[in-house]
Amino acid sequence: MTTQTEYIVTKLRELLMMGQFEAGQRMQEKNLAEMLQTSRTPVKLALTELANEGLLEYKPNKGFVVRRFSIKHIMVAVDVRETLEGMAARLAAQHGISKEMNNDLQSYLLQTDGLLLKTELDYADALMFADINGKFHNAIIKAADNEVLSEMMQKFESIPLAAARSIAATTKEFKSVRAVIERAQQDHRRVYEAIVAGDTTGAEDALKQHIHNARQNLERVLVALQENSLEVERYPFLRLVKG
Amino acid sequence: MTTQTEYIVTKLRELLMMGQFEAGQRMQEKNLAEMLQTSRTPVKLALTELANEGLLEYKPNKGFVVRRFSIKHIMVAVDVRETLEGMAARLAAQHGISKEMNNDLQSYLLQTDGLLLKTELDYADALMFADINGKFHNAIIKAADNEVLSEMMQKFESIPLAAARSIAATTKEFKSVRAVIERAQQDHRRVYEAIVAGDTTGAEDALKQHIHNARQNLERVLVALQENSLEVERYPFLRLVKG
DNA sequence: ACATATCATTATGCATGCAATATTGCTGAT
DNA sequence: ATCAGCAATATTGCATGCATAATGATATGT
Repeated sequence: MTTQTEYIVTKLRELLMMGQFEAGQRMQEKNLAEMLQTSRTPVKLALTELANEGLLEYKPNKGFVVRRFSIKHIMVAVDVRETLEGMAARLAAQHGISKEMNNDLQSYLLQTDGLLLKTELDYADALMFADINGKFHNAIIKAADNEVLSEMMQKFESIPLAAARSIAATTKEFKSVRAVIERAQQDHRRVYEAIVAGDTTGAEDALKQHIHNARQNLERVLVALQENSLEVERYPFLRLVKG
Repeated sequence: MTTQTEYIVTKLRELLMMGQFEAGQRMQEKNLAEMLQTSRTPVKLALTELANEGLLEYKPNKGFVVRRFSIKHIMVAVDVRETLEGMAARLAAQHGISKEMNNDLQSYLLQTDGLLLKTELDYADALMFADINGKFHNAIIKAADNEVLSEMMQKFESIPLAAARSIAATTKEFKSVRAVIERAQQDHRRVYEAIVAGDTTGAEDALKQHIHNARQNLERVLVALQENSLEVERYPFLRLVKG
């Protein structure tokens, strides 16, 4: 039996990421308590946690509101991620990786190869790749074996589209799904080889380049979204504001 | 009038950083409530915040305990800081800095010059330099103009000795205070000049080198502390564990 | 002496009520 | 009509009480 507070944090985080609440909307304790069939106490504790994670903003005596994310904020988040993951790749190449980690990374490469064997790639394939991509990146963070770095990477989980898995998910917006995945796979292979070769600079550069590529795709998608030339409904969690 | 919860967060953070609580010690709501002349409700909210900041650990139905920091944890934190501040310097050089920022940075350089004019440098001077050093680093973070980067830098404020100001404060352990400060001042000047010159790579490298130097001093201090050949009382906030 | 089981004590999780602050709606004056 | 001021309402901040889970002490059996 888990505590109510824990459950509420998880539930509200999910709802927030799904875009069930408008940007700037007030998160009132009483309303949420009724909605979740509980009292204000655990709700307030949960909101405190979510505010610390960066999903909500808090002002004393005024309460919590849903945080707004600008496109600029998302893009600079990816810039930071590029730097941190570059460092992770460098550390992984420096320390070397375990046998299990090696197997995992190879498995992700093979899974993507498998995906690319299909003659036509659809929506589901793009999402599948997004998942593999996320796992690949997480593995490298883990291989870096730096606790502070790992904790910092958590931050991206609460910024829409900033995490590896999320960015890759935008692949589905492109006609050229295959081209995007093939490019990413090339990048991954280069990163992997540099790491096993112990080539610290090569690993860092390759991973940075990979994220840089993903960043360009992401920027195209975000600009298109802002101009409403894409179906915003697919990104309900994007509580965007101008700037 | 500020809320009690805010006050308690601030107060407990201060006490924790000062080492008033042992590593691993339980932070019991009732005790703290009595100590702070309040009730358990705001105490629990405050503890939740501090746990999210990383100063405490929390387990459901068991409560909060003071987090232990290993020397390794501190050192890898500085590694991450080197990477992030290197990025900040690069961005600052890329964007260019405002007139006010330029004045501030020059002022910090001049203040350090002033310090070095003294024939003999003492304890207070080392602390003074630590303060200037902290301001210099903060200014560069600000100049980088990346909101996510700024938020991440906050993390180091809750890791003992990981922040710029804290590391510099260990300068006081050395007979050669002057040598350490002179070296740092050289580094700062190099960073400053690269930034105003718009030399992105130069700024990044110079700042990374600067933090790398500070890291070496820090490691010497930490090892000496662990071997008890230094007065641990000077670093009461160091709730260290082996590893 | 040691391990285990049982029970008493203590701590945390949560609901609720009241006080303080903020928000909303209303009234009236310009 | 607009705005200021004020009253009514709603919301947050906090204290307290009770339920439940964890801790610690005692007793019992091997």
